[in-house]
Amino acid sequence: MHPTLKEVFDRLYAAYGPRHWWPAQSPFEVLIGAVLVQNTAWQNVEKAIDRLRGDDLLEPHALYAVPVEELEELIRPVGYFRIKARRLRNVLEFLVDRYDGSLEAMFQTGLAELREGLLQVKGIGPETADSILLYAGGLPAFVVDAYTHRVLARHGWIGFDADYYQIQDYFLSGLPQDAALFNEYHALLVEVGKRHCHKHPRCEGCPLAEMLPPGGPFEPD
DNA sequence: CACCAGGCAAGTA
DNA sequence: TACTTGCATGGT
Repeated sequence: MHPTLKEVFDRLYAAYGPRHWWPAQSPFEVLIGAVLVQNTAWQNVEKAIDRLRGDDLLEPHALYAVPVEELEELIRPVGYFRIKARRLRNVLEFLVDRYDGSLEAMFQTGLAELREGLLQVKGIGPETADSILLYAGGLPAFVVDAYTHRVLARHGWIGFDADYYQIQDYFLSGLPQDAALFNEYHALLVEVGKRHCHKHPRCEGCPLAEMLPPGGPFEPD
């Protein structure tokens, strides 16, 4: 019998406590960090954001005024810097043209409608959109990432072949629609995934170890 | 040295 | 629709 999602949350929260995500100083930093961190270590993103901060570019109109070639060089440490510079400009265009650069105005749009708009921006997929909605906007969008997939599949709670929306629905149908809960839950899944899923293939010392199925963790294909 | 990290879009069949 | 490939730096 699977544990409930609340039982999993309580176990993780007891082990790790509040994670204080997202690591950023403003909603705008969350927005650009969400693009820069795609398939990239956060450590690299910090270098890029520090460089933008040094040039006072952590503001929508200022950053949108930077030519794409200059933006590429500023964000080079994140990797994929050419495509990500263009993705940043795409989302800045969306923000400036439709909301005059105001995140507050952007988040006046309801969750579902804003999510649809964000997904029209080239370079914003489901995870990036939900990260922006939840961690920049405080809206109840559950963020699914590689850690989420790995932790759930290893316990057999979902299949390894489950897609983004199957995993997201697993949470949305089993939890109250509470942004603070979604915020903490995702951050806790990242923490347990980082600490255990790679370093300890048999889940030694993991706070979720006793929630494993008989025979131990499932393995990918 | 190889391998991976808080994805996404474009190309192919 | 369902795979596959390109994108790229920095840490282990």
